[in-house]
Amino acid sequence: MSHDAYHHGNLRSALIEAALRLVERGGPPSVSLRAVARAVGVSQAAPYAHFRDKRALMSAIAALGFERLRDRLREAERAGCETLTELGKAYLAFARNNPGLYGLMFGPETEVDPADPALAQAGREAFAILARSSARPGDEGPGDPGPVAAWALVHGLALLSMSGRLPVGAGEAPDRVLKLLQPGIDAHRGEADAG
Amino acid sequence: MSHDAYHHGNLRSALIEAALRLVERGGPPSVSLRAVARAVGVSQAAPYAHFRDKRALMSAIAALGFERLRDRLREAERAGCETLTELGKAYLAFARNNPGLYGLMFGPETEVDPADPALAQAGREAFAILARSSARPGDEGPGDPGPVAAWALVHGLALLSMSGRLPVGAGEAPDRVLKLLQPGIDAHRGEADAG
DNA sequence: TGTACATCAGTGAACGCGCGTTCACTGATGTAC
DNA sequence: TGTACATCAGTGAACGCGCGTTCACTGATGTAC
Repeated sequence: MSHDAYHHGNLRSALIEAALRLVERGGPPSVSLRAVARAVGVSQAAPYAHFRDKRALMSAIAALGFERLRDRLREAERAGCETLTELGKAYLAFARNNPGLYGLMFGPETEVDPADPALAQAGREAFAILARSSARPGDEGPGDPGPVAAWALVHGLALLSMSGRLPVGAGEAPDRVLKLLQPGIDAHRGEADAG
Repeated sequence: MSHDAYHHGNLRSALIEAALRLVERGGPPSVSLRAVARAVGVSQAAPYAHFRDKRALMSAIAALGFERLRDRLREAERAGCETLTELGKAYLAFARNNPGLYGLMFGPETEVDPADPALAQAGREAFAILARSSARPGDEGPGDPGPVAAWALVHGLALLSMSGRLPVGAGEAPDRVLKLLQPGIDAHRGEADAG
């Protein structure tokens, strides 16, 4: 501690870290400004010096979540992953490792401000990487169903496997599902090459 | 009204209907026992004559949701739908028409009691119909990735399209995605026929 | 080097709120005689 | 047909809770002179 107890010095990031910890065990409902302040050991009014209101804090940690997801996908790419099956594994791993945060990232808009610039941008970047794995070379516009299929599939898998509702010996199921659908995606990409 | 105001006569179903209405506009967070009682015009303690606690009410309406979903899928089947693409459309229509309820049905277990028998059974029945459209004839055990893929895909599509996060001229996108992946499912089923 | 002062990040008490749940109660109903 | 009584579905007041947010404040810091 280079500072006295009174002036924290880095309260903003301390609050974000505490919020991340809270959202991870207990999901979005267990994050309250008061609980976050308590976790940092600061008065309940202190967060208002750094965040306009609760949604601003929530948006900040959701944005951080998208940045982390994007980074994981980039790392996977750099490690040679190209297909949806391969990138999807990295995506699913992120969701499995951060279920609470993932729930916030895709939760209802009452919890998070979709207009938050950092949040919007990080989300777009993460999507773009996944999209590349399934877009047709010729038609990469936003109307291409390939990328949407990729995200939807992997998103649904993530949520179902996390919620424990998959009626399966759950561990490997998502990976097998990804492999199963890869041919459909490939055929889709092939159309452009052929046409 | 065949009864006096004091004895409601059918309070249980009235509460369920009110809860359904509340969950539909506003999602699970906007359902509170007090709000439900208020909507029915009854005292805040009245629901406890019919439901052990809040989760019991929530479980009841979630179960009702799964029964409705199951019925829609059955109707689709009766109307000749067989493929995942076709059944998936009915599934997506249900999710789109009942976003709040759908959110509760697949929400965290803090809101709903997964041990509730009606809830568990209705859920299983709905899944079974969808599963049929993608299971391999030879391997219909719970480990078959086909049915899981079907549910996950359609579930992810439903949530993404509902949350408005699909970066698409959203309307037809989900249907196109379904069509796109059909070949993968078909190939999967074919394996058993061939082997 | 020492002092006055502006700045800013915190405090802690208080506001009003809606919630789930419990409790002693009461009004209406149906049944036994 | 009339009356006593058990039953049961409701009432309404109260409990304790945690929440988001505001407010006047205060302690520490850094800068100007």
